[in-house]
Amino acid sequence: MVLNKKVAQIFYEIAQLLDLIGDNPFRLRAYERAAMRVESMPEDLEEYVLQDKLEELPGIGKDLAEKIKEIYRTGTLKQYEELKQKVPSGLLEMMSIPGLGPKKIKLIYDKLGITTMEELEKYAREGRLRSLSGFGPKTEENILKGIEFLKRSKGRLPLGQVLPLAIDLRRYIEESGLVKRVDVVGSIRRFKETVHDVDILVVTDSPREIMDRFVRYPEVEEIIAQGEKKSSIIASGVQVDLRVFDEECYGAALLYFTGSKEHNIRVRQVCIERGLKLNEYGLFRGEKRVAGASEQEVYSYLGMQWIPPEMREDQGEVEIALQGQLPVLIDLEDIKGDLHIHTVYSDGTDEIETIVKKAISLGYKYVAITDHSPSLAVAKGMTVEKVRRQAEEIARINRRYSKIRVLLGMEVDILADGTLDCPEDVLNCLDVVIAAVHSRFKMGREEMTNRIIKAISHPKVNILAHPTGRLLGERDSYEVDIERVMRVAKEKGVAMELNASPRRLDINSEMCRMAKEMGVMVAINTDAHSHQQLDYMRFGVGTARRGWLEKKDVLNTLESDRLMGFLRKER
DNA sequence: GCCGTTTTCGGCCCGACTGTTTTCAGTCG
Repeated sequence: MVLNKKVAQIFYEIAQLLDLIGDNPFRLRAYERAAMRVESMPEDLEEYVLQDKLEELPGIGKDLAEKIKEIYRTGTLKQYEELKQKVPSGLLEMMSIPGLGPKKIKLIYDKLGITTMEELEKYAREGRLRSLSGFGPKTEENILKGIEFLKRSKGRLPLGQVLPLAIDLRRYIEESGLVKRVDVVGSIRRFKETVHDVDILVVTDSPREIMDRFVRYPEVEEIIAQGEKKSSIIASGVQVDLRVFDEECYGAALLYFTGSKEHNIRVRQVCIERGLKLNEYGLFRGEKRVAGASEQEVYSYLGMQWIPPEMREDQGEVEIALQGQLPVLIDLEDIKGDLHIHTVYSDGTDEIETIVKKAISLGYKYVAITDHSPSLAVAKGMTVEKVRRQAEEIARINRRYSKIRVLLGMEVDILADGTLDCPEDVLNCLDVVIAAVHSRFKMGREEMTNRIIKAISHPKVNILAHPTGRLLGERDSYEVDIERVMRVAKEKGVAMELNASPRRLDINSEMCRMAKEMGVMVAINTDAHSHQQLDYMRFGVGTARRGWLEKKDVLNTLESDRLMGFLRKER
């Protein structure tokens, strides 16, 4: 997996370097696409090198395959090193300043010899950039603002952090009473795990008034642009774009601004094959608009099924929609319970009964209480005595509440040697056993894979929790061969968790697809530490939908008795 | 640099906004 990251990083950088020296833009797109491909695939690129099948990957041809092999052999790429010699590294940094692109950066470098951010900032502040053609006082101001924004912003943010802002903005716009429709689109609608801006579309008869209201949103920090059709602000450190459209083209606009860019390009290719043109104002044959009021209308005119936003990543969904073979994705309503929840018995904040009441309100048929095993002292792990008390309390609750079945479980630590941090006799009285790595993250790939495989091979283990251990934007996954782990999981009747906490989303959507293809069950669990966090389920379901999962692929869509069968490993 | 039911060359998505310019280039999504 190290190779995937390395190749992606080098290819992304090459794309930027080529951009800076004004190379063929399509060549640079090819590098970007290849980088995106290897970055998002769950399989190890090394396998593709060893089996000499790199060219099977879409977007990777003869040349790029050779370059990947060179990176595999030597750890770097001659062409890349040479490019870096030619272009000062400070120019690459400048590429991330919003509003500043390759052409202007090249000019700044060629004419003024500026090579670092600091120099650039100094020149802009002193008004010394305006001597360049195409530069004026406003450009200098925007460069300064851009640098300022860069210093403040943290790049892509977890969806869970941005979604509340998006929801509040939608409410704020709706409350104006001026809009007929309002939708949050972009990567948020696609439920991408991290987002870097918020895109909102509206239908309105009073565009000027709605834009005025928009830029006066209480959290606004800066107004970047304000027009009748489009305005942009920075709010809570995030860029928010608002666009106004007419009703007759609203579907085309939704499609266009939901993206992804790659999906749009693919759909446009289909249009071209049919002699049609698609933009945000509709689907056109010549001058005539033939569709556009709804997404449904556009897709169906092209002979395709409507594609759920979460699938729109150009990962084969367009071809399948053309054949009418799209999977029926799992819905939040399909979820019948939550199998990973903490209470006051370890590091949770709520009593079991509070959790159970919340679960009932969500319409769940079952819920598993899974506090930490003893070795996780920081999380006040369970002792044998505490398990006994918990079992008694759960029995009492089960007698009191007939609508729901409360299961006794435990999140058992996988120790460094792959053994479970729980005595056998305790394991034997649990309904659900979740195994998880919480220590020694820096272990080598081979050792970590063996450690996890040993743990899930224990006959009592039902679910592998947060299988890669990543924390979005905080901590990388540990090194593990997830494909090998899944093969064993399949064989042993163990489910892979899709941890729905927005900090984790682990396994990710690509791994969900891998699990589905391998026939491994996925359990979507919230890992809630309070009753409110049971609502994290929607992040998990969104990620599962991005991984093309259907109801049948997800453990906690099963009815109670069939779930118990799985947990007892009845075949 | 990739790719092929307009195949081995010649395409590769397309429009809005800004700031500069005096008709458009650069940047963005």
